[in-house]
Amino acid sequence: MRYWLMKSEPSDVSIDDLARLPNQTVAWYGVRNYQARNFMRDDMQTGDGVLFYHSSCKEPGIAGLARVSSAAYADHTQFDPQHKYFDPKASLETPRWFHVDVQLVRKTRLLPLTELRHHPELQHLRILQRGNRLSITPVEAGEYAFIVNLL
DNA sequence: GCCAACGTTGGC
DNA sequence: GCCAACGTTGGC
Repeated sequence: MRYWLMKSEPSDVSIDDLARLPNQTVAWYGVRNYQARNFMRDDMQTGDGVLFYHSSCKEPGIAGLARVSSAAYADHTQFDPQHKYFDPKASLETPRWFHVDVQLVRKTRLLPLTELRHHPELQHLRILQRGNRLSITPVEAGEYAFIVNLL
């Protein structure tokens, strides 16, 4: 069992959007970064804990708890020439991009990025490191427990 | 909208 | 395989 922080732009999929989706589940398609893909394809397992993070918005921060709810599978948008996530170098035989499904556990209070920065216990959290841009990052079990306690 | 940081691309 | 140019991310 591992833990992850996954960024989503609320203008794309917010925690409230997730709550309204069938099975409160979203397919995490559209990731086009190899490190983030590898986390999903190689390291994630069904049941892993997810901190659902709102990014690129007025109040960036953790908005809820979720779980990985599928194994990784090919991102269908890479095959669709009409889609903005189309990848001409991918094919059905050799897909390049994979993703998992993520299911809501519960919406929480918004725990702002600024508050995360105040806790020395979280000083090693990947998204707090300077220059971090990765949309999916691993979270230590201790960090995850500490954060859940703040929610 | 600015800009630092980082990833990707492509010429050589 | 180097590296300059370019594109993207995302907080502020």
